[in-house]
Amino acid sequence: MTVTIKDIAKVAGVSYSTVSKALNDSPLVKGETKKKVAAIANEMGYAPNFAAQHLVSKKSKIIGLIWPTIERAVLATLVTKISNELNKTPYSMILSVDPLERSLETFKKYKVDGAILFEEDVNVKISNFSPPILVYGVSRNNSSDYPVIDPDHQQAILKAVTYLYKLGHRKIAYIGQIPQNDPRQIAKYEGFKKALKKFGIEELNKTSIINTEGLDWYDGYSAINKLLALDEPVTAIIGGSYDISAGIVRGLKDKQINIPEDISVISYDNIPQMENQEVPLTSVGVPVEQLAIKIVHTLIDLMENEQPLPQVTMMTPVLTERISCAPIKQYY
Amino acid sequence: MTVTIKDIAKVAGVSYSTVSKALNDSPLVKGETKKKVAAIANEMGYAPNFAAQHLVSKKSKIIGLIWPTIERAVLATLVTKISNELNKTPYSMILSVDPLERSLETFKKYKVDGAILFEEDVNVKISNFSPPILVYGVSRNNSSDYPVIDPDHQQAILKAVTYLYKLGHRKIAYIGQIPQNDPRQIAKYEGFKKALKKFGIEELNKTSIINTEGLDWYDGYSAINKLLALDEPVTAIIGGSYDISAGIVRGLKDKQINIPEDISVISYDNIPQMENQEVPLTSVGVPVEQLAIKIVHTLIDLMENEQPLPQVTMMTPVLTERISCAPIKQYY
DNA sequence: TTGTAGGCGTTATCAG
DNA sequence: CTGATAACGCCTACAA
Repeated sequence: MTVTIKDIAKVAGVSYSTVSKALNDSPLVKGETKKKVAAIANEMGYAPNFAAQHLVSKKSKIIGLIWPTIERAVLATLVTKISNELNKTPYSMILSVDPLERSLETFKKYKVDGAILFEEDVNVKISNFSPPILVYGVSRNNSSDYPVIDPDHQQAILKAVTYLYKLGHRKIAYIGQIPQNDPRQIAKYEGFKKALKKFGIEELNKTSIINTEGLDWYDGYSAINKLLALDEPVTAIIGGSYDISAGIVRGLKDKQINIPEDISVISYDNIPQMENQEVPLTSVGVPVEQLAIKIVHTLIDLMENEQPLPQVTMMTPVLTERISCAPIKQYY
Repeated sequence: MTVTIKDIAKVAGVSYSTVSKALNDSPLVKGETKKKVAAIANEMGYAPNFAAQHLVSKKSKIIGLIWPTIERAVLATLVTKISNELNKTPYSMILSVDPLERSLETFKKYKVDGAILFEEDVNVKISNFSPPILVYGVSRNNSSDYPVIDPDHQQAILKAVTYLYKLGHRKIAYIGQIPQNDPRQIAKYEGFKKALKKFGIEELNKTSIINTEGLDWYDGYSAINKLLALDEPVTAIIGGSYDISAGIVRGLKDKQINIPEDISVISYDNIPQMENQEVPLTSVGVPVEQLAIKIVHTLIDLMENEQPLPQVTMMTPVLTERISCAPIKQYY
């Protein structure tokens, strides 16, 4: 038997509507009464019944998030951060690991007030799902019907190159996956090329872009061999993802190459885990906390105000200095 | 405006209580009527309102699952499979990424009918949470107050050794983490030692247990060097986890050692991803699907029957043959 | 400032 | 077989 507002009402000696108001901090109730009711409620271990609240308010205060099957560290972290951020609001989150359509079906039954999708899912057409939808990461696919939050990959890599350039680096390698069909990876790659051009060092780096097969640690690890075979060795490396960079660090270590003394390393993906690498890695990217905050509050805005928000929001990346980069001595 | 049974009733020309019964396949409604109602409901895009159902039935049909922060491939897979399995039942799942207490708080508000916990969380004492709780993986900690489902790690390794022994292998290495405080890893280690003894090959393998620092790919990868430094080379390796084995495969490949021609490899963790390794790995462990099924249905039993089930259920591991093991030729 | 009454969408009970 | 009607826990006018 869970305790309801009626139970509280009996104990408090007031009507249950008063209890309801008191608990909702309504101005229609004396402060004194509020305190008393709150105390009793607390003591009795009262927890509001979401189902009942939902039924009457027509608001579920739930947002649905589709858990992408691809389990990269960044996304797992992002999901966690989103949940944490949501905990500071009246909203809760349900995670669905099903494919898009099935997930939306579930969301409909729960009458979620809004939903968050990841890029991967958005290609399917979404039919009769009315709550607001927010999409993370498809700025390239500008045909999206929904507001989009997207980190600015190009700018991130530009910041990385700028940072290295200012430290005196001129020979800089990019180790990352460059597939035809992944706009995010392509954006990083393009960002790198543009940055080289901006600083007038493209000629120097004709051969220092290494296209890995995938995004895994081994891709970074094995790229080190190719890198070392270069005629002119680089003094700095930009890793295209967390996992790739983890492999790079190991690869260099196995060759007795020290970071940052012998070579500087910057990783894409600005997540706390970078700190835990053998060498804490300086990294660029939009910090996941910021992403999470932006995503959550944009969605809440969408749900509560229905204002047409800017269609796509590019998030500004940040370079977080750790200890994997050093200046080039000879340039001093 | 979402469609309710009343809307359907109007269109169908029956009372809404009849609609309710029809939709629930009650024997109190003519088959004909049922069909008609179902057709209309479907056409109108009707989805039942969980909140309302919950309110009247006192059953939320939701189970809560606390998402362990430790993100190993196996657990991610397990969570997904559990969700898939739950989809075949009337139950839904909410995932919480919060710490135990906060998660339970949320679960209470949603009035979940049951909850699933992972080993990591269970040490905290749980107060005033009434729905049944099922714990995955703490058989060692027999002080658990809740029913436990646990894979039999020891037996898994025993099966691996047996399999290799029958193939003619006598020099077998175990590469895994052996920490003081992780009962699962210790169980595997103990299982290995017992198995060696059973087959009378402990003396042969005095030095072929490699205690890795961690459970990551690099731990497996770098263990290969130590392994190769052994006086008497082994003909088979058992990897203690999915990630470790992934590292082992890469490590061997880098040394031009072929699997299974030059060396046989078996991995712990029986998950589908084993198939995707460069060399599809023969593996031992309770298949995640089976675990998921067991977990889900045990919990459902718990929720619906309240029968006191056996306190701890050890799941029998299975060896899944792929192509990473070969017989020793000279024994033929 | 507090209490009363109606209703949210659904199921269950009991008449028809 | 079908249709009213009460009830689930809560919120919100509206009345007192």
